[in-house]
Amino acid sequence: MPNDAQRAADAAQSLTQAERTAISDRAMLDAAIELVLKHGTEKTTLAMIGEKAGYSRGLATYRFGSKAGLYDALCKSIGRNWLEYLKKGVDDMIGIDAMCAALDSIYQWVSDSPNEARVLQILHCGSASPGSEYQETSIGIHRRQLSDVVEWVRAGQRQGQICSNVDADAVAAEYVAYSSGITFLWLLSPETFNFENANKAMKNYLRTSLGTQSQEEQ
Amino acid sequence: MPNDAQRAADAAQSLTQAERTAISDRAMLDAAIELVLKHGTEKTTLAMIGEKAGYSRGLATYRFGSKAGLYDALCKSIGRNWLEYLKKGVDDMIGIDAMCAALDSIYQWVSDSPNEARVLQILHCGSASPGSEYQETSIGIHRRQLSDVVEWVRAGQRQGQICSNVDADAVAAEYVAYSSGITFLWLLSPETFNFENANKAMKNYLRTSLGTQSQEEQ
DNA sequence: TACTCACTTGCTTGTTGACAGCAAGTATAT
DNA sequence: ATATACTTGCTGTCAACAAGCAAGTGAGTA
Repeated sequence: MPNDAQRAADAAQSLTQAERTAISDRAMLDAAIELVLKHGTEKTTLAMIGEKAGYSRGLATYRFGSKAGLYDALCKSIGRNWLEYLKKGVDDMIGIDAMCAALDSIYQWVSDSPNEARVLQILHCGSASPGSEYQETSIGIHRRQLSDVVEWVRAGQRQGQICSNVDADAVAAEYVAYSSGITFLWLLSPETFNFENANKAMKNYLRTSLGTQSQEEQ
Repeated sequence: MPNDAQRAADAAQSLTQAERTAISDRAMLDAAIELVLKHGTEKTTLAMIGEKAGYSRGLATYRFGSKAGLYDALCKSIGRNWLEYLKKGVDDMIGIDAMCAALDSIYQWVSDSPNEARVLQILHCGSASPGSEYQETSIGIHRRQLSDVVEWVRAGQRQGQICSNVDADAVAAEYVAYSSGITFLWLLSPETFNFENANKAMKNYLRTSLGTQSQEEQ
């Protein structure tokens, strides 16, 4: 019950309109995370979200317009957190170092914020369905990830760390596919898929196969 | 409108009960594929499926019990086709050859049967949501894929093609993650993610980094 | 073989409860 | 007083279920 904060603040009286919406917004997104984790996106209802957040059954619809609108907002919100987290982990690294650091960041994020990570993954999955109204949001996140990786590879090549024969676009696609895939599989069945171990294999690949000292490619 | 066959057969009179169910079953699964492709899993209704298949609005529920039951059946049906297709492509290969052949098979399947491939991917995505009633079906398919790959790697090691230092489980997880990921991303945005190119990078990796002639690992 | 009657199975139609989305209302801030 | 946050009443749609109809099946009788 995350209403405590809101109720306390209400009791302390007199919030600005902006504060009120910010608080109820946050409360509803938090409630949505918990509910989606527990029941999935389909069986979670807008009424449940509003009421769990400490408001009426109608507020979620009113605020986000529709169920898809709410999930879009949630996708953006968690997506922002994730990108920030990633940025901190990778910092100003480039090339193979950046790619390895990003893999570590994913694993850490998944360990640190399993709830957010799971829900983001669930939402990304949902966005794959035709007619999903937040598909563009999800594609945008992936597209950005892809272009980041392409840039890391190119920078690594300019610096001489990565072999110039390597096709940056292809390797970036491969890399993003791997990271999407391992996150998805971990979500689907954490017992079956060993995230950390797979990352080890991937990092090993990056270090042994992309470097300038290895034999020519393509 | 796939009812032609059924209607014709009806006119020709006198089908056994088993034939009738087989026909209506097939018709409904086919209808479901088309409808899921067009509207996604959520906006497709059981009534639409029954009617598109040439029957009443109630038949899909009656036959499959629930929406989840129908999607489970569909997942199993397409999953069987896919595994058969894969088996043909890989045949009795092992090691790196099997892994490369499987990547080609995925790409070919996705090109040959884009509808089935897309729908299977959509269903796998849906199964990631908590409380999904066909989650086990989806996990089973992935688990099987994983153990197949582990076996390919081990066989490759026994035969001396793959370096014995390689951690078969880790590489298999990495490989399955990649193939899940690239399929998912291709589904999400075929324009952004170049399936064939990424596969090229992956095959290059497998050949250059796993072999016995490359430097030691781990 | 030909007919019939009890029973099973495929399929349809009527209904219910739950939900998303909307519109009209109340309460709180400015 | 007026705009904005929020609630409540309502409607159409859908999944799920139950009751019924129709077509198939198989044993018993002649």
